[in-house]
Amino acid sequence: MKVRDLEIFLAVAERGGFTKASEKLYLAQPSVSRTIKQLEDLYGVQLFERFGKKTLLTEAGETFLYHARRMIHEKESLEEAMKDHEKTLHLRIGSSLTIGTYILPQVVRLLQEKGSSIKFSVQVENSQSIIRKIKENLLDVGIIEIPSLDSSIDSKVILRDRLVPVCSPKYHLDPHRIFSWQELTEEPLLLREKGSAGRDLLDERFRKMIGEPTVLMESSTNESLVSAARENLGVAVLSHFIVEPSIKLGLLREIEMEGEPFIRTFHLIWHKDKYMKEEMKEALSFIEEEMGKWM
Amino acid sequence: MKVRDLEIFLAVAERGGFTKASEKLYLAQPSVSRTIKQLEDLYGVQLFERFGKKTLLTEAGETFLYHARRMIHEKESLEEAMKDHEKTLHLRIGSSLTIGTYILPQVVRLLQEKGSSIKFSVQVENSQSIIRKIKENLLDVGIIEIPSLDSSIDSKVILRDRLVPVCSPKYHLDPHRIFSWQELTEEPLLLREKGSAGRDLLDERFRKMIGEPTVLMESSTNESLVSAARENLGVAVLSHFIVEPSIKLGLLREIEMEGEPFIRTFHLIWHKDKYMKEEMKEALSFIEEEMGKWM
DNA sequence: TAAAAATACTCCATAGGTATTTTAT
DNA sequence: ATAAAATACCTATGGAGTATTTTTA
Repeated sequence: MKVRDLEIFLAVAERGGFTKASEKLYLAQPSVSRTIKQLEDLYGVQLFERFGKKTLLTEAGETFLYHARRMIHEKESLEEAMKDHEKTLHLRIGSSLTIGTYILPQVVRLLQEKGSSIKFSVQVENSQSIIRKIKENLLDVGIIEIPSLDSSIDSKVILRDRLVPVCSPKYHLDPHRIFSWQELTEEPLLLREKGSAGRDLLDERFRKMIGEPTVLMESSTNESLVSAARENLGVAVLSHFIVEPSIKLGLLREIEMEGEPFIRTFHLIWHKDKYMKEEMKEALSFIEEEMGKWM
Repeated sequence: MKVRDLEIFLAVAERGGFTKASEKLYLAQPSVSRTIKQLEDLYGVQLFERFGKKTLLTEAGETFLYHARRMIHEKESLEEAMKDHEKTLHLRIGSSLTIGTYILPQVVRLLQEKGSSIKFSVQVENSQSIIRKIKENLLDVGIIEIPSLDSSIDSKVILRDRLVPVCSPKYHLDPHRIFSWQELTEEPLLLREKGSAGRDLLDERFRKMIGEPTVLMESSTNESLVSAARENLGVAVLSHFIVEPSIKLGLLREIEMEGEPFIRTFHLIWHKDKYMKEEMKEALSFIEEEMGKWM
């Protein structure tokens, strides 16, 4: 059964005649007759009944009409959706919460302002999900904290992020001293939940210390940790992208640490066999370039 | 675009490969390749992307899949519905409230008990609607109180109904006397609403009388009038089909009237050009016969 | 008599096949 | 080397056309 048949059927039902339908469709009348006959034979039912000059639907025809309308409608929305894909490029990015919340929206905005017509969809998920979806081609690219070990995934460092301990300006620690990570374990800590990329990195660093760190609060959102630190509840360790605005406003202050800065790298990842259209490559270069400015 | 194309597309998407799809569909692999290529050309999008040995959907492919599934589902329910029409005969009857409520259900039950597999749909509507729907082939037959004047409608008397005045056994009127319709206008009457077939007939009879009849209660349902009469509120004039059970139980009594019995005839009507299948004719004969027993 | 649908036929586009080549693991 | 998809080519079904007949208001 072709959708074309349904359209012919629909025309006959709506115009109330084979000839009228053929005129509407710019088709020969016998072609209409034959199509309807075929449908009737195919399903073993009569669809139309002729009352003198009027051609009316049978009961079976009425139910056929109902389904035919639905199918045609579905076909039309399919074509609508395909047109969208035909003319505008879609870029599906998977990213971590921090990137997706604090970095990507601004980069996307810059790209739109440049007049790009690319449609973005940003999906915030954990690294495992992002890698899986890239492998299943449900995402075009991803931005994750840890470099993927998977051999079918290519990656490139796109952004360096510094994790910094912050506290309220009123917090008891001496703002002029430089602290060690060991000392920090004594303070009430405000951290992301276990399993999140930032937390895992932090735990790794604390593992070298003596004694357990004092975790006052765990949260799955960065915002609640910022709020808690502002309220002087303790020390939060967060991306400097997140805390910078608060520091500038004097609502938080950074605690200076000794030794290497606590850097984590963000990686742009994609399936190594992924075919990228030229516009897609351009968009990705732009994103890379813009993110470079944040470093 | 053929539904067949969608089925092929679906098989490729679900099996994850052209060859696997061809095996599932018992089709040659090149046929699958070509069908997908045609779909891609038709809509100007790429639907699949090959990652080494794996064939995965593109984003456009994902949305195509969504719509394809819906269309195929719709096609299947269409075919299901057509099968139903193919194997079982449907008879769409339009009738008045009285017939539809008190007579047809029992006749239909008798027919089912005889082992008939006909499916009935009974639509209770007023005569005008029934005639219109028969002319539009939205009903196969109708049973109405008044003979249709329309030249495209054939009819046949199928049942005679007697309208009888009834009251509670406690009602003040002498049960041994015979009354005139003129006398009845003095009693509190319980009648169907104006415009209903039974009421119009009654009004016509009362029009010959002197003075207005005393209408205590008007209702669009017969049951409420029966209840009201049982509660000794007044005199209801109803089809003897409706009141007979109550009379037998001693909850109502019939008021005997002088002159001609108040008969109304029910007519089986159909479009004069209506093609009736043999089984349909048989079912109608059966209905006619059974109704004859009620007269 | 005129208008609508059915019938008879012709033509060609295309869905399906087989055989083979190309591509990627 | 192997498995999958693409390409090339052939065949036959059937979709669309024109010409004509049948039906019914």
